[in-house]
Amino acid sequence: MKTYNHPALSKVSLAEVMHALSDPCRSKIVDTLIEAEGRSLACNEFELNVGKATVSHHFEVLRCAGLIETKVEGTKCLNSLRAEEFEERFPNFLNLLVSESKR
Amino acid sequence: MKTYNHPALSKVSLAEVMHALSDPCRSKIVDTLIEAEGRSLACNEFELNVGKATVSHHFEVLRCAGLIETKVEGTKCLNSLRAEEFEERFPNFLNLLVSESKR
DNA sequence: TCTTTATTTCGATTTTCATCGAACAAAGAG
DNA sequence: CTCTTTGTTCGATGAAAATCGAAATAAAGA
Repeated sequence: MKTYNHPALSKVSLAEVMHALSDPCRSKIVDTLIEAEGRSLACNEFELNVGKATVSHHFEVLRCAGLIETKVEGTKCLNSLRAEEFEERFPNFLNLLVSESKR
Repeated sequence: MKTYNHPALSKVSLAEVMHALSDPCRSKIVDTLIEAEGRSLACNEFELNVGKATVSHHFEVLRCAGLIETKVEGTKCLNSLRAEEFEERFPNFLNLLVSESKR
């Protein structure tokens, strides 16, 4: 079974996070997870108009940036925001995303 | 005389800002300006190991992202942070940069 | 006016990155 | 065991972005 790498937030740089979120697909993934309010979503539950190889790639970038956590559940994998940890490492960052998504 | 375009912060998206700051040269420029505490610096006062054409390009990206302001003074041009406006548009964002620069 | 200084613009090159299709892997259903 | 579902990996492709050198611009000072 595939295991994912989830870096400690202390190892993640702000630059990495910025890069991760400067792509429209990836910021949409994060926005969707914020709206999901803690619930986990499978990779195919996001409305991204790109192929599955690309989707897989974007999830990897977000994982490496410490933004999301992925768990395997049967044939699918469930993604959730690392909200509390992320907030501790980068205070108020997620709030900026929330504010931005409603304009 | 060259005139620069400084967009209203309301026209700037968070994605633009993230992209601007995900480059190491550009984040160094901003860090240097933060340390300068309001003072303006000429383009050649930043220790970037790239050619001057590239430097010019990076300043343009930062201007378009609403992060800096450029004024012509004689033969040089002086750059400063648009700190207050930026803080109003993206609260606490600059603090994240400050925290990140001291780790 | 000529020279120096500081930066921009242009065109070309290189690097990085998003994207895709095809092949592969793992788990569940029948 | 076979088929389906879900996602990953690989290799290739194209687009975007960083970089550079050279030429252009513009102001200041000799």
